[in-house]
Amino acid sequence: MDLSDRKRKILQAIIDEYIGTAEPVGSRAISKKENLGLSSATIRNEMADLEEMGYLIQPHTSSGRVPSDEGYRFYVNSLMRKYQIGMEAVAQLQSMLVARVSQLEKLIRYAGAIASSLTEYTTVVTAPKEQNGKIKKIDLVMIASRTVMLIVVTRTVRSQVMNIDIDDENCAKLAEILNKNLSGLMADDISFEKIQDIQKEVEHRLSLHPKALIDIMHFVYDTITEDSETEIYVNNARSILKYPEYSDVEKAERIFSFLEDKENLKKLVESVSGDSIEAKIGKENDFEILQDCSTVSMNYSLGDRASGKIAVIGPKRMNYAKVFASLDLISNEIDKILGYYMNGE
Amino acid sequence: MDLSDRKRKILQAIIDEYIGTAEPVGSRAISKKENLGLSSATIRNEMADLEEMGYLIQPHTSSGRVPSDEGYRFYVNSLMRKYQIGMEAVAQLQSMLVARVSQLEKLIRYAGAIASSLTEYTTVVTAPKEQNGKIKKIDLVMIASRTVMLIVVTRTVRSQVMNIDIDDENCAKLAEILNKNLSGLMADDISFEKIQDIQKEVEHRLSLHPKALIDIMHFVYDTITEDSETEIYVNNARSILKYPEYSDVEKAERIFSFLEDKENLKKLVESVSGDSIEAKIGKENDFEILQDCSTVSMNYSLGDRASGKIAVIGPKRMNYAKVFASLDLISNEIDKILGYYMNGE
DNA sequence: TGTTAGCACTCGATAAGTGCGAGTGCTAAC
DNA sequence: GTTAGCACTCGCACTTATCGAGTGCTAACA
Repeated sequence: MDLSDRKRKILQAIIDEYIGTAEPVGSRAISKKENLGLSSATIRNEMADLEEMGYLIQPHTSSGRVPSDEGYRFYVNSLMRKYQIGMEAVAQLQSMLVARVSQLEKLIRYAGAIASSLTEYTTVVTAPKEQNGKIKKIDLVMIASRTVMLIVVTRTVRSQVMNIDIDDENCAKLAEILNKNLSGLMADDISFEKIQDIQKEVEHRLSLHPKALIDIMHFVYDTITEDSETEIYVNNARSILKYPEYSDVEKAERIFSFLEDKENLKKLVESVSGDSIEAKIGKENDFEILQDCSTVSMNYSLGDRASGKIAVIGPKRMNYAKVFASLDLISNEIDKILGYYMNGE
Repeated sequence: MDLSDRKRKILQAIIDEYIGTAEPVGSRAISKKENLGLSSATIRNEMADLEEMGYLIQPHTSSGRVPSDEGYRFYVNSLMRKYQIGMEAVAQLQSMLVARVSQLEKLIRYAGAIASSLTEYTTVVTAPKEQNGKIKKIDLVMIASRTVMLIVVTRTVRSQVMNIDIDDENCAKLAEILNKNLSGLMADDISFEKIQDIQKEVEHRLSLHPKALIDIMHFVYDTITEDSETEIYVNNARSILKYPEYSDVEKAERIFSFLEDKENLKKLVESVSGDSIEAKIGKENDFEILQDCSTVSMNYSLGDRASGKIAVIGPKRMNYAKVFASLDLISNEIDKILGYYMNGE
């Protein structure tokens, strides 16, 4: 499957052109634009070869050629030139990140927003899920009669308002007991049995309605083991309407539907595994509906334990070089900035 | 501007029909469908009158009629029949609300989701902004070296991770000082000067880098006065692609653009003032881009202090009766459920 | 042997022409 | 006041014609 240098150049030129115009590329256009010193006839011959090899597709006899999934794949693997992101954009990115570094959860949202503004495609990001964080502190605060806020501090804060029949005094005692028993433990290590043990202790030391106690323990357990409810954010979904591939409203609607369903997005983003930036082109995507899109995604880490994913969704003729460069930049800048601000645990 | 009973009936029939079909309504259709016992010719005469009065518009000579903004307005004010929401939908709504009642912030998101699933239109909701909540407690928790989490508990929890040069001991003392000075106060009452006063006290009692101290105080001030960053959620935006009014992708894109800009949404939603459900039809909308949409919005309260807004955005030919009924239902159900679970402060 | 000019051919897209039918306004009869 | 009837309008869908970008192939050329 080795391609002659000339074929490579021609394929590259065709794909570059197609990425720009979204119109089938003819031989004349290539012979004129690129200075390969070849006539359109020669290019035509080469294009016929490239089509036979599976890199190009001719939508109809007598139309120009369009890259096939394999063509894009070859392009991404070996043809694509490095894209240089402008200094201003980099500077802007840096300042945005610096401004948000104190709020990890927000950082990630911004990373997604930045990615979509750099690339002009739709992005999907997941907030870094904190894996098994150590419980630093548990707090119970009465915020109204019969209303208590439970606060669990790990590296982040989870809180939940509970409507529970308890008074100030019992509330304070309970907080003390919870702290004594739970702080310092990993959230994942806390089993329902453990909670039941604590419940027994509480039962002995405090006077509470049994019902209230059970309720509280349920809340505590739920809050601690809460699945962090991996937050997912979609940015710039509307960009889909911009490219001619989706001028068909029906199609666009199906994509939007897909993007509004968090379950889909979760699956989409969870399938990213490796450390490097990865593209899935057309049929390489697992989802039927994305088969004429491409997705480019990566894992990035926020410090030692947390990690998040970011995916860019665009038409197959996306500007891969730019997207790769953008993700790379974001990942590096986040690393840099966190390396600077965080000193391990 | 009084309309004869017959004209009212005809106008109502036309609008009902148009809401259903999105196609200009002809005289024959009305004379057949409604059993008014009138021929199409008579209806035609009445329609000509209604057009002259400004309630109907004829897109082209020899096409059926379409309601004008004034027509819709009249319909909403005096013609619309009450819509009865199905029992199953009501039951479903109730169970969803019950399941979320312990988490106010989530309740609101669900209210929006429910509204859009009931009406099948796009909804915009704002989280209830807590106005001037009393500070119940302030906490500082070391979560790593040089990393402190500041937690401010009002009726909700605000937290912020600060990267600050401080040790365990100073951290605890600082928390104590902050609590002593700030808890019990209204968040809005805390001025920057007040924070500076505290800063002086801290300066005397603790040994901290002056830089770290200033940083901390900034964080504290920011976190407390944080504009609650009124969260805004958009649900079911894609429904816009469903109605023929927006089969033009360009138009749809402009709407999506609008919906992705939180600033717009804020303005949109803030303009809702009254207590009752209100419709803005076509040109009545303040935003250029919504001039061929209608919005129906309301304020709803979550208990005594918090209040949120919810707006439904749809085509002018929206099912107003259904939308009104849906919002009404949601508002009532929320009231009911909160009345049950909350017992004042 | 590789390259290129030339030419006949294909076929989608656009424009122009045509007929249909839903709907109208008006008039005259009931 | 209501309605049947009729001539008229005009958007829409459909057909047909034209155009042109692009192709494959052949033959000539370096």
